Formats: sequence, structure tokens, C-alpha cells
Amino acid sequence: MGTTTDIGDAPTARKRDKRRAILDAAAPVFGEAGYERASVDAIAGAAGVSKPTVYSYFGGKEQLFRETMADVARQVNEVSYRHVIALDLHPDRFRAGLHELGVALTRCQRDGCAASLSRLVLAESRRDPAVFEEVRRAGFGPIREALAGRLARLGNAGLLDIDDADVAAQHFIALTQSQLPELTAGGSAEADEDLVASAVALGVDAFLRAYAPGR
Amino acid sequence: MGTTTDIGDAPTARKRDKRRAILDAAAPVFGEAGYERASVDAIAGAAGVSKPTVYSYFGGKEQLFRETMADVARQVNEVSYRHVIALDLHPDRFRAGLHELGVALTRCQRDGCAASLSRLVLAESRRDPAVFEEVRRAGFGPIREALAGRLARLGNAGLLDIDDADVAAQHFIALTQSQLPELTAGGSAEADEDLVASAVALGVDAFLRAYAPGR
Amino acid sequence: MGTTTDIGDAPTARKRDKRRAILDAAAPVFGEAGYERASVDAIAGAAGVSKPTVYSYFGGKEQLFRETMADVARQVNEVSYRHVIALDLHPDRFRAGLHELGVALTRCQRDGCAASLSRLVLAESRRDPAVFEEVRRAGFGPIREALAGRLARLGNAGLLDIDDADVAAQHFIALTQSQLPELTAGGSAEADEDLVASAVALGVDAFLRAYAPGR
Amino acid sequence: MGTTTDIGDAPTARKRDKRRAILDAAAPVFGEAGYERASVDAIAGAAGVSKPTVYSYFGGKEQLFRETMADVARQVNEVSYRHVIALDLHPDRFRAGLHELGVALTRCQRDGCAASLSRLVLAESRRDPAVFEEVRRAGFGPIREALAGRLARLGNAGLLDIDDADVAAQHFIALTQSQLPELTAGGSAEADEDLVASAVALGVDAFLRAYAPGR
DNA sequence: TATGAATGAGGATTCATTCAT
DNA sequence: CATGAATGAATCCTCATTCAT
Repeated sequence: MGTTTDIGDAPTARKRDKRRAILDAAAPVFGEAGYERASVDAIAGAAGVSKPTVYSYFGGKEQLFRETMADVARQVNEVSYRHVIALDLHPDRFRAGLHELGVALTRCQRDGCAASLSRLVLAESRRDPAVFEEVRRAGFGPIREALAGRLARLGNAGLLDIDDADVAAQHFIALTQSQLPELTAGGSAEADEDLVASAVALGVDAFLRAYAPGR
Repeated sequence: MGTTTDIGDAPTARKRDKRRAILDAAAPVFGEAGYERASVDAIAGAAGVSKPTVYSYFGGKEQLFRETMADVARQVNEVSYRHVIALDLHPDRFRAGLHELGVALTRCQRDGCAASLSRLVLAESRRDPAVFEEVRRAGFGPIREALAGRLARLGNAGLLDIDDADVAAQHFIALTQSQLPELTAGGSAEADEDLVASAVALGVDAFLRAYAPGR
Repeated sequence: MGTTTDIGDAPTARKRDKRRAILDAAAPVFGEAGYERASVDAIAGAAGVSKPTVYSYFGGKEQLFRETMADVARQVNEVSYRHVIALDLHPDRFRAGLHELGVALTRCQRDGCAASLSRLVLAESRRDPAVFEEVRRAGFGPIREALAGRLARLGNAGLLDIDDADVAAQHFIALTQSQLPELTAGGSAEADEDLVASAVALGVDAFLRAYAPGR
Repeated sequence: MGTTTDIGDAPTARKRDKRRAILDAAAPVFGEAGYERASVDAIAGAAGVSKPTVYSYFGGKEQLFRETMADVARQVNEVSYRHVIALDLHPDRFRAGLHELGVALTRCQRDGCAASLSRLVLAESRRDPAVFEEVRRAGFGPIREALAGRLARLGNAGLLDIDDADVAAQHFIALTQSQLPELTAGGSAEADEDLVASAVALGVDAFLRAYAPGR
């Protein structure tokens, strides 16, 4: 019985696997080389499939790029989202929670393919505005939305002085990640963990001074 | 005599002119197309010179790109720098001054080739870290330095509560420009002037809440 | 009983249906795109079958092409043949009959996939001479044979002065269709019906002058 | 002195030489393989230049094809034209002259790249009607025009009974070349010289019967 | 038998770069 | 010195053809 099910699902499963393999291979290749320098050959090779397979799955380099970016954005979103909703709202711990959240989000932005994401999207957004929109939908948008929600709840609890939660979320992210490009030399170098942490701490402090003035 | 002088200086002047022409032509081409898609042919054509001339002046596409970016950065720096040092330190007017400065700097980032600068630099920084460094030296660095100086003076005057002026400058820029990518869809669209202004205003307000807590 | 027969014949009938479907789908695709540009994918899709099915029925693109051409030739032959044998041999009407025949044959050559036939066959005849032979056997040959027969009968009746009926048939076709490529711009445009008719009329007139000199 | 002139003209001469070399190389390659199967690589190789050179001279495969066809048409035209205007108009010799002309024109059509010309043009005329037009302008058109002129002069001399000289020219060509495809198996085989000659003779005879009825 | 999936091969095109003039 | 001309290399993409199901 189980066998039957397996056999029945096999084609779909395989297709999904190959799709995943290609996306997983494409992300680092695009990340290292950028859109133009990345060759479909290299991606196909890294995925262990042939070039035409890539084309049959994604239609072309452009679409492959878009879907890869959206996929990475979803992955980053996934992790970041969990960090955001895990923000501790307890009056005694939310300050520490915001520090932790800042560090966590920054680490998400810095690690792996996520680091390349914003760089790539920004780089290609003029040639293909759709990619920007898609990534915002799949990644940045939901994160900011969730973060705005948490901050609003802190506002409702009287712990923060929030006027526009969206703006507050944007400012939180801006303050905590403002030094990231500098520290990683634009993504070309690994950032020292401690430097990142202290930069984030300074950002959170500023955020708290701006948005929890009474305390 | 004048003639002699002219003849004597002519080569150098011409050289400088051609160099300028090439840089001025390269900036928009790189800006529109990105590093890879920009062709040396197009740049040479736009500059009114031949391709080998470009090579004799700059050695290659890579170096031309670096120097073009540094040049644009210097130009942006020039304008931004003037805005920064024009910041009114008067106790009654520095808040309005910071608003104006935020708008001015944001407009500098948004207009012309400057808009493409950070995008291009970020895009190519991994493949060629030197470009990031060079642009920081020619553009971002001096600006932040100058801004830090002005903020420090406001701190010394007791108008702001500055601990680390460098950090404060970074935060000021981060807060005022945080919504810029969003508003311009990553550089692919023109931003509405009013939306930019209000976003900047919100950023400056937050900055002031964070750095002028007593007031 | 009928059921049994149906079941018994079903595979063969289906086979024949699919074969027909493929041939009918291949003709316009080859006709529009030419041999090289026509993709087996497109043909299979148009026929509603899968690519391997095409291969199992025809062995390969080359053979499919040959059989398609022969098939179209047979169809054109079918219609043209009827026109030829319908040629009125009556002494008072054979002249009008030849005019009608000329128009009918020309229309056959001009309409539908037949228009592409000679173009395609000529185009590929060097690479694959077999196709030329096959089409001649299936189409042009029989037509000319039948036409020669009718003209010979007109000769025997003393209405035409025929020496070699094959040559006369060839000349009849050449004269009536000589302007066809010109009028259709090589097959790329629709020919005006009236222009075709008058061109055919001139050809038939010349033919009659050449082969019915006494009258 | 002569040297100076040579040097002065050198660039143009070289350019013209290379252009010629490419056209001369392209004609047989296109002729053997057809448009699609002919690779720019092969043409460049045969011409002794590199692929980009071909592109810089002709812009692309399509344009190269058009210009090659037009060039071949011009060459064929050149030779054919000489035969046409050499047609002897003398009352006692024009019949023999027409026979000779028929043989000469047919030989022109059959030999070398000319044989491929009509095949190629016809094959690609649907995809690119411009090529048909261009070749007509460069080749077929002038020939028919010239032939029509000669025939008209024979008509004025009372030697032929010409109503529409254009039509007569078309009929002359049609009658003399009607058996050519058959004899060369669509261009895939060499035609026997004697067979061609006798086929042409029959065509000219028919033409004379149709257009010189009184004699 | 009929098919979805996969591939190896090949072609057009573009570009950064270097000589000969 | 500045240029027109030429090239080698590399990229995207497509297609005929074949397995495993």
C-alpha cells in the first residue's frame, strides 16, 4: 500500500527534487558570480543535471534567477520570521529580546546565500523590477509585517511609544543593520561576530531611546 | 608666447579632457546597464573616442569601472559635503537643519548617477572588493566623517547626547534613508518627492528622539 | 459480432488514425517553417501525440518528412488527376477545357499545403534526393502521365498537333504556371485570383498556338 | 607614386577583398547546406576569417544570406545578360540564335552556385520575403527585361508575333527550362548535357510555333 | 504501446582585448 | 598617440533523439 503510494507520487517527488536541486545549486552560483557572470552551465553542473533540464524546469535564465531569489528570500524569511515571533514581550525581558532579535536578524542577513540576496536583488532590480517585487513579497515584506506586529503589541502594552508600527519596524531594521555593509566590506568579507554584535547593540540602544523614551 | 604655452599644455589638457569625457560617458552607461552588460564599445562611443583610447587611458574595463565609481563618489561627496558642513548648529535651528540635511542627502542619493552608485558598488563588491574600498574612501567615508564632526559639535554644545559621533552619523543616515530602496523599488522607479520627504522626516524625528532625549 | 470486429480492428484503426493525425499535423508545420525549423515537438503537439510516438511511427524526422511530402503529393495528385481526366475532348470545347484545366491545376498548386510542397521538395532535394523521387512518383509523375494521355487523345483526334505527348504535357504545365512564383512572391503572399487567371489564360493561348497551329 | 595610391586605397581595398572573400565562401556553403544547416562558422572558416569578422561585415546570418543571394544573382545576371543581348536578330539566324540562347541560359541556371540560387531563394522566400524581392531585382528581373526587349525587337522586325513582350519572355524561359528540375532531380544530380540540349530545343521549337506562327 | 523526462551536441551572437596603420 | 580591424573565448538557448515507466 505504502509502496503504491510511493510509486504514484514518484514522478512528482522526483520533479520536486530536481527543482530543489537546481534552486539550491543556483543560489550560491548566482551569489558568487552575480546574474550576468553566472552561467547556466555552471548551475546545471552544480545541480547535477544537464542544461536543457534547467531550461525545461525554469524556462530561461531570467526566470531561474527570479525564482531562485524568491526561494532564498522565503528561506531567509522562514528563519527570520521565527525569530521575530519569538520576541519576548515580557516587560522585564523585551529589551534583551530586542537585542537578541537584532543579532539574530543580522546574522540571518549575513550568513550564507542570504547575504547575497539583497546585493543581487538590488543589482538587478533596475533591469528587472519584477525580481524586486517578488522578493519583497516573499521575504522582506512578511518580515517587516511581523516585526511591526510585535512592536505594536509592545506599544499596546505601554512598553514602547509606537506611532506607526511599520515605520518603527523599518527603523529597527535600519538601525540594527546599518553597519553591516561596512563591516562585511559590501559582502566581500566575513564580519567579525563581536563587531557585529556590538554594532547591533548600539542600534538597538538607539532604537529604544527613540521608541521607549519614558524608560 | 601664449601660443607656446597652449601648445605645451595642449597634450595634457587634451588628455585630461578625454579622460573626463570617458569618465562622464562611462558613468551613465555603467549606471543603466550594470558592470557586465555595459560594453566598452558603448562607453567609447558615448565619449566620442575609440575603444583602444579607452584602453590606453584606463588599462581595462575593470579599472575603468573602479575609477568611474570613485569619480561619481567624489562628485556625490562634493555636493553632500557642502550640505553637511552647511548644517546650522544654532540651538533654535539645528532640528530644522537636520531635517533639511536629511532631505538634501537623500536627494543626492536618489538623483542622477549617484542613485546607481551604491547599487553598482554593492553589486560588484564581492567580485572586486577594491571598488568598495575606493568608493568608501572617495565618497561615503568623508561624508560620514564630516557628519560625525557636525554632530559632535552639536553634542559639545549640549544640543545632542552623543556618545560615539561615528555611530550617530551612521544612525542618522540609516534612519533618513531606510525607506529609499522601498520607495524607488530598488532604484527602478522614480520616488515621489513628498513620500521621500515624509519618510526622511520620520527618520529625523526618530534620530532626535534617540539622540536628543532630554528635549 | 460487430463488437468483435471492432475490437479486432481497433488497434489497426487507431494506428491508422494516429498515423493520419501525424501526417496531417506535419504537413502545415513543415509547410510554414521548412524542414529544419520545423520541430518534431511542434508536430507531435499539433497531432495531439507525444514525441516518442512520432518516432515509433516514422522512425525519425527525415522519414517523417519524406512520407509527409509524399502524402501531400498524393492528395494534390488526387485532385489534380480528377481535373485532368475531366478534360473535355469535344472539338468545340477542348480549348475552353484547357483553359479551365490550367486554372484548376494552378489553383491546386497555389492552395493549402500544396503550395509549400514544391518549395519544400526543391529545398531539401539536394540533401535528400530520395524525397524528390518519392514525390515525383506520388504526385507530379502521375499527373503528367495523365495529362500526356489526354493531350495524346486530342492529338489523335486531330485537334492538336502532338509529337511527343510527354513534352507537350510538360510545356502545358510550364506555360500555365510560369508566372506563379512571381505572382505569389515565391509563396510568401497570396496571389490575386484574377491575375492568376489571366496569366493562365496567356499560357494556354501560347500552348494552343504552339500545339494547334492549324486552327 | 603608385605606391602612395596603393597605400591610400589599401584599407578600402582590403575591406572590399574580405567582403568578397566572405561572399564567395558563403555562396557554396549556403548552396550545399541550405540556409538553416549552413553555419556561420563554416562560412567564416571557408573565407579564412573569424566569425566576428563576418558579423561585423554583414550584421548577421540573415543579412549575409540576403546579400549572398543577391550577389550570386548579380553574377548569374551578368553572364546571362551578355547572352541575351548577344541574341542575333538577323532574319536568317534568329531561330538558331534563340536555340543557342536557350541552351546558354539553361546552362547558366544549371552550373555552379546559380543552380542553388533559385532553390535557396524559393526555400527561404516565405520566411524572408525580402530575399525574393532582392534577388528578383538583382537577377531575374533585369534578365527578363532584357530578353523582353530583344523579343520585342524581333517582333518589330516582323519576325515574331509578340503581343506582350514580358509575357513572351516569361514563356521563353518557362519553355526552355521546364525540364531542368526533372533532369537534375531537383538539383541533386548533374544533368546530361545532351538531354538538356534536346529539352531546350523542344522548348524553343514550341516557343517559335507559338510566337512565329506565320513561318 | 505511449509517454514524461532527460540529454549531448551544436549554433548564433556578443565582447573584451590586441595589432598594424 | 589614436584608430579601424580582427579575433578567441564564452554564453544562452534549441532540438533531435533516447530511456524508464
